[in-house]
Amino acid sequence: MATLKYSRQRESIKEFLMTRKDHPTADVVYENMKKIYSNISLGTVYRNLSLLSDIGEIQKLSSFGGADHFDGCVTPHCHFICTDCGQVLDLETDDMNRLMEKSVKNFSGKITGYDLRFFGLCPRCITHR
Amino acid sequence: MATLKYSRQRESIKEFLMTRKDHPTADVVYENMKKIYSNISLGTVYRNLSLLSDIGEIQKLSSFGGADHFDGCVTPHCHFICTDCGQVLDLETDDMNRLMEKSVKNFSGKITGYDLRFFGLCPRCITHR
DNA sequence: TTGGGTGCAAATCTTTTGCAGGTGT
DNA sequence: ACACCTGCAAAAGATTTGCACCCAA
Repeated sequence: MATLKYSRQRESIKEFLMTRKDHPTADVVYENMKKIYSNISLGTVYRNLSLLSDIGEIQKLSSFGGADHFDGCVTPHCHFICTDCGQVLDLETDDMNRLMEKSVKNFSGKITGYDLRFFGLCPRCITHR
Repeated sequence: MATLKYSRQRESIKEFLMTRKDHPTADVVYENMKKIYSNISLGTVYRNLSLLSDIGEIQKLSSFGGADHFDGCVTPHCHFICTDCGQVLDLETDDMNRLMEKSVKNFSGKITGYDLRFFGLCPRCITHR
């Protein structure tokens, strides 16, 4: 495995993600990084997002129909996706780890993790109806 | 909303999905449809998969990293994705509907559904290690 | 007859990758 | 110096869309 070397770009990307409560796509990260590094490339953003999520410093939220979203928060939590506006929100829940393990029946594989997403209307979209 | 009109292609696509226990991608559906309609187009397959999932006759499983998968079974059930071979399996679980609703805290939006996925090694990939 | 459905091909969107030069250690 | 990292641009993969023709109702 390759040795990790410091890079300003990577540091900034990680910092940026940790300050955001929404869950930006690669493109949004790119637009924001351009404010700091005017000629950073989209490829670099993708490479670093992918690298950071590989080493577990950020979380990649795969496709809700469009582009992937990235989450600077790696402690386990669930997400809510608004079916109207597409917004991705964090959700507070009881701890579900034990629940999850116990509820699976008749499976001889090995479960190492899970991903739970809720769908519906976010507070704002409910109001607008 | 447009009136739905019969189409042989759509019927076949739905039938095909219902006979499959795995969760084929659009491309796999396309390859199999070509056996029946030698010059069916990929666009038609995508249009119908999208239409069928809009009206709730099939289920679209968005991106596990690659192409979307489609499930002819619409009764609620969880999925397992093998992190080694990428296979998607159905999983038997306790009924989780009530569990899910109860576990969410402090959320003022409206939850209408959820999607639960487990990750790990499938039985076959465990053996090969 | 009319509006949805189809095949075909081009376009779009997202993400990955090859390459030559730059930079951290 | 060596290996990783970057910008750039091209490529790749998945899905959507415009168009002219076809077919179910």
